[in-house]
Amino acid sequence: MTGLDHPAEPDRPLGRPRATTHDELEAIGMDLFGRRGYENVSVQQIAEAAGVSRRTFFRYFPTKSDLPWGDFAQEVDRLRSTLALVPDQQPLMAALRRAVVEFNRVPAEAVEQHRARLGLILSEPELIARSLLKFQLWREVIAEFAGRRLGMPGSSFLPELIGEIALSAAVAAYREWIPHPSADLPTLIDTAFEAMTDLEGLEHGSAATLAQRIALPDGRSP
Amino acid sequence: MTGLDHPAEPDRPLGRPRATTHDELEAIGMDLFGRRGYENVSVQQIAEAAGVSRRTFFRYFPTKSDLPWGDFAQEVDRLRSTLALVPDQQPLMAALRRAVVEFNRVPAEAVEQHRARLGLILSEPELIARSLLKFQLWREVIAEFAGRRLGMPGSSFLPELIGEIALSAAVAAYREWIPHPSADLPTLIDTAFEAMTDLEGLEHGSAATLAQRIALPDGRSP
DNA sequence: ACCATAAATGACACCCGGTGCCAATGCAAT
DNA sequence: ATTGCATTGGCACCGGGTGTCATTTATGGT
Repeated sequence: MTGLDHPAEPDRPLGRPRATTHDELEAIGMDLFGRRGYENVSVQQIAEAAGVSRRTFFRYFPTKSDLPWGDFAQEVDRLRSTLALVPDQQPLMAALRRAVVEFNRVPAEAVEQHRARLGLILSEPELIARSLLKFQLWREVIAEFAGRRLGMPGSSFLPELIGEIALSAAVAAYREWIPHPSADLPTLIDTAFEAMTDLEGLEHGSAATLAQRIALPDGRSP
Repeated sequence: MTGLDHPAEPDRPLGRPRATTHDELEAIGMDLFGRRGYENVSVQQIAEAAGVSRRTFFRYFPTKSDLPWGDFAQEVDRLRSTLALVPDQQPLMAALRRAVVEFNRVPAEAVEQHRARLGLILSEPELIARSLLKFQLWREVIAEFAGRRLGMPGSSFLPELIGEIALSAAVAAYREWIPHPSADLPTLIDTAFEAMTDLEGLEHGSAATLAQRIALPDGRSP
């Protein structure tokens, strides 16, 4: 007995090696969706293209509609950590605004991929449907934060409402972004939050100036 | 030749009479869902209980998950008509608030049924998913109204954002209502809109007073 | 009475997403 | 070689949803 008898698996844990990966299936699937449309691609076809059985596909993804979401739970964790680090003196909505804006800033080389995902998710009915389930996690994180700040459970009315509203801002920005690729997503989200803070004052005039702001490509004011 | 030769079908248009109705299937289905849970009831079983074939069920409802929604398109039309009658001098958000509050006022005898629907829709994952598709119509109506008011297409950023936000308020209220049957739904919605108008000022103190307001059963202030 | 017409139903075959089950596979440690 | 183990593949099965076609049940005209 050496004391260090089992060498704590270097890279290969044990058993039969995997025939594919989460990422590979995702890449193949997204490619096929882009080419032929979501509904016209069956799980069978994705599996075949990956050289794997249909049954195996479902061991990597719970459903077909989970494919475009990547590891969304992990993304949500990122949001949670960001919010955990917000200093207490920062006002609630300002903090949320900053956090959500930053959460949606993706590295330049990943922008196209991100747009493809969002475009699919927001256009295909089955994926639109699925999105509400996915965003539920997201909302809970926001509500949890708001609850801490307001001194009440994250599940109570106001925190939940704030979660809904923050998600609204983000989704409205996503929808605007898809047909306007030249726009800057974080800026769109920031604008959405800004508009929300002055809903009462919204009439012909003020709306026009705001609308003009977001029309600037890239969003950096001159 | 009488000039009035074909008598414009009194009640029976022609052909084989229907074996069931939209409403009957809905009633039977909702009953079964309530008894055994949504997932544990197959379309087959609903059809059998209605004395009709499975194929026929799908001639009355496009999908199983449409069943709890009744004739939602018609409800949305009601909202549209309400908004069309709003006087122009009424501020945008105030008008929306009133319209959405009134839209959600149901006659006392229908409250329980309405609660059952909403409870199902907000708790069963498949129905949660479906809800986004359904509410899309709802949002479009709001966005269309906002667009008219702001002098821009209903499909532009701000109107869409306003649609999202109004829906958020309503949904947050629905979710609060389900576990608190004694609350008054229109009042909850009104409160949600009110809270949204002062998001910036939301901190410990103000939130507590608001939270207290909605805790009053029935919502009529003393 | 008889026949055309028309609308709705029912039966059947089929596709796809998703799941439970179990035997086969491929690698590592002994 | 043998054992242990995770993963895979195959298969049967369920439920939702659709396309197709013959059948049913009425009405209206002759």
